[in-house]
Amino acid sequence: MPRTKEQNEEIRRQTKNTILNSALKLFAKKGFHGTSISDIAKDAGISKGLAYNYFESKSQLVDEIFEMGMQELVNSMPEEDKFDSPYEELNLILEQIFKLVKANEEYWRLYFSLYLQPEMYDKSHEIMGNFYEVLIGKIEKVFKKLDVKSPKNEARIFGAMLDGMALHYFLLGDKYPISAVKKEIFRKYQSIPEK
Amino acid sequence: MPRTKEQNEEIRRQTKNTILNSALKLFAKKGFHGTSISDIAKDAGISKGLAYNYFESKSQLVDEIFEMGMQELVNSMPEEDKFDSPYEELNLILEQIFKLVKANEEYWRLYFSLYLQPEMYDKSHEIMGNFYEVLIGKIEKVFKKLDVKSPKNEARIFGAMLDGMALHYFLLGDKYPISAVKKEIFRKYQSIPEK
Amino acid sequence: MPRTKEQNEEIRRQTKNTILNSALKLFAKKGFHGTSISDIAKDAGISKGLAYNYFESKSQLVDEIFEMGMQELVNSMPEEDKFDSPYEELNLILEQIFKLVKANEEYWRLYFSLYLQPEMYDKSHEIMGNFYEVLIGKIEKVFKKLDVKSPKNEARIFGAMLDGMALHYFLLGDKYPISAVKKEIFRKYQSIPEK
Amino acid sequence: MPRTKEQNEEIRRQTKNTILNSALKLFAKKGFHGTSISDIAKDAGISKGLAYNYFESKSQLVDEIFEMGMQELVNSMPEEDKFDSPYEELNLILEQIFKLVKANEEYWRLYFSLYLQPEMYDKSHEIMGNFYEVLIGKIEKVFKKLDVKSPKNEARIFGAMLDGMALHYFLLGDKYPISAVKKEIFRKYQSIPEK
DNA sequence: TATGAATGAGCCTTCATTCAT
DNA sequence: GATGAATGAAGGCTCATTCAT
Repeated sequence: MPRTKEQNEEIRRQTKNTILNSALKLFAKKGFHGTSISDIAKDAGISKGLAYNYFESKSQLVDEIFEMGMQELVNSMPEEDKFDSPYEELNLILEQIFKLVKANEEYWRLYFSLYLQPEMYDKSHEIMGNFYEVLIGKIEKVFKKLDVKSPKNEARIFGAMLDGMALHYFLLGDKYPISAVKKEIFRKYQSIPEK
Repeated sequence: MPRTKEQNEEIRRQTKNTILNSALKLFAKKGFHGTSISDIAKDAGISKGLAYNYFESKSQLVDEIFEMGMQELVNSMPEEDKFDSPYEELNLILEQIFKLVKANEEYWRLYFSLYLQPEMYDKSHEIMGNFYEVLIGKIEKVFKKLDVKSPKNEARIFGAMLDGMALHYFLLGDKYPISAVKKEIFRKYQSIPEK
Repeated sequence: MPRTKEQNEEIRRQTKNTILNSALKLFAKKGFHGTSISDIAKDAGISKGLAYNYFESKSQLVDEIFEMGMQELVNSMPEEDKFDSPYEELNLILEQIFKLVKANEEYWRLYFSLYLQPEMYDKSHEIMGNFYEVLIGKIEKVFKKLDVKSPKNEARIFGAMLDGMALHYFLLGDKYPISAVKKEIFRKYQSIPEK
Repeated sequence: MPRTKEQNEEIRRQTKNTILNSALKLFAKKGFHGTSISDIAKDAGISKGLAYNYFESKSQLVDEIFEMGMQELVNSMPEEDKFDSPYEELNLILEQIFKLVKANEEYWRLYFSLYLQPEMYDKSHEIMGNFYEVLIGKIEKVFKKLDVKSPKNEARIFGAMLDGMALHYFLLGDKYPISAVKKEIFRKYQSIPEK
């Protein structure tokens, strides 16, 4: 008797996940071009051929890894409308992002690096475009509550500041005084940036 | 009649430069891994073998490209002590950076992307470390003149904001409203950020 | 209630046929090496595994396809001894062959191509050997009735001419003026070629 | 000092020829799909990579092999206008073709087989198209001298007969009585086929 | 100094075939 | 009888690097 559809789906779900995780880990550690499908298969404990049963190509693999990461980031964003004040909300967003980046340093580094590669040009514009708007939208809402003059642009600047910090952190490693900068930002946004 | 020592050195200097420029151009357009030594040699109008006479390896080539780029950036920074007011100086720094990035978009994208790749990890920390300190130092001086409370951290934040914007611009392409954001920043830093 | 032996056999017969037809269709369209077992299974609406329940290997599959095709050709030959004149019979054979090839162009192309591949060398000699003799025998009989001098050789030449035309048609496609050539042959064999 | 242009060209010419010959030999013996670039390189005594310095792809290799073969065939055709009679010329053409095919049996088998494969469809139509016209043209001229009624079509039939014989010979191997058939044809075309 | 033929390791990908269910 | 997940060998191709000239 063949396996039931459900059994197969479960198997596929699990195997796919194993592959995805191995790929993410290795890409992050050795870079996209530094990681071969062979490496991934070995790490995932499967045969090279099987990887292609789950992903059409190495490039599609990386695409799915991206979607996964983006999704995770969106999911980790704090729910709105359950804060005492917009300040608190802004602080939480900040805190959240810092935590997320700290916890998955290599992955963020990977994400940044991958989407800056010329061969990804078009794809990155498309994927990041949507994603960026969602995140900026969230921050914009907070600034609106704070009655800031140009909330959207203010949100963009805020976002740039955060990503810039992450970037510097990646580029400088432990030399970067991330805690000090973080504290400074908290202080800076304690009072409304501009009325 | 053999060439004089000086002639030989001049030839070497020129050839090396030709190679560096071809490499930079191609890396920027097709990515580091998307560009072969063959491509570079062809573009530079020399033989593959000769390239190895000037650079030990592809990886050393990329290193030298970096130094070149960083140097250029430092050189383009405005001279201090010739401004009427610190505001003006800050504006000029801003303007300068925007201009630089706009003019060499692909190269910056390349620089960012390369230094985020894991294989560059150690090297990037080292090179970027020095460079970062120089730039932040410049900005810090301005903030000091403005009598800002924590000028170094403020400078770090300012720098993060700029690089964050560049990053977003690279990731989003023309979807990113860079002019609007720029204007907002100018306005924001027209008055002292914090006393 | 389990199936009866007869039902099972009927199912097997049908499934096998489905597979054979899918294989034939795909081989003809994409070539033997261009068609995977996966392709065939998908087209036949069965699983890859099941195909191996019916055919030991891809190569055995192709063997059976051949036998099928050869059989079909033999079956389509006109019955002897019901013609008014040998001329009429020869014409009918000609007509029959032209029709057959035209109607199954891709298959003939496949047959020719497959049996010319070195890996088929021995097998093709064996299978085609018998088949050739049957066909030539038929034609020979007609030539005998026509009282031709060397009827067997004449039949061989006649057969070569037909297959040569088919070959040229396959190699040249619509550039080949098949109708004109056909007409010429009809005319040529209207009178006894040689007495 | 680098090699002179002439030296390089000579090297390339020789190496290319070595590869071409190894490829032809192996393709003929084991088929196109049965022969790997590795096989060819090993046989030619070079590295796998070098083969790609000379041929863009396996498929381009086979193309060049074809052109080579076709050229050879055309070159081997007897010069016109130096025969006492058209009969003699026709005989020589016949003789020539028989000799050529006999001498390079495997190659002709390869040629036929390759150009019947669906993946070659378009290319074969194009290449064979020109080639066919040249050959048929030659034969047509002879038939014209013989004052045959429809010389072009008669030439097509003659050509079909020849290729059909070759085909049968390939399909049947030594079972095919090629000498007998040949003799018959000679006899058949001793007198003008049709006035 | 300069050339480009040559190497060889390694990569992505395909696919016939097996086997647990 | 039937399924499709899994295997593993093999193949086409690329490219940094070397070296004879």
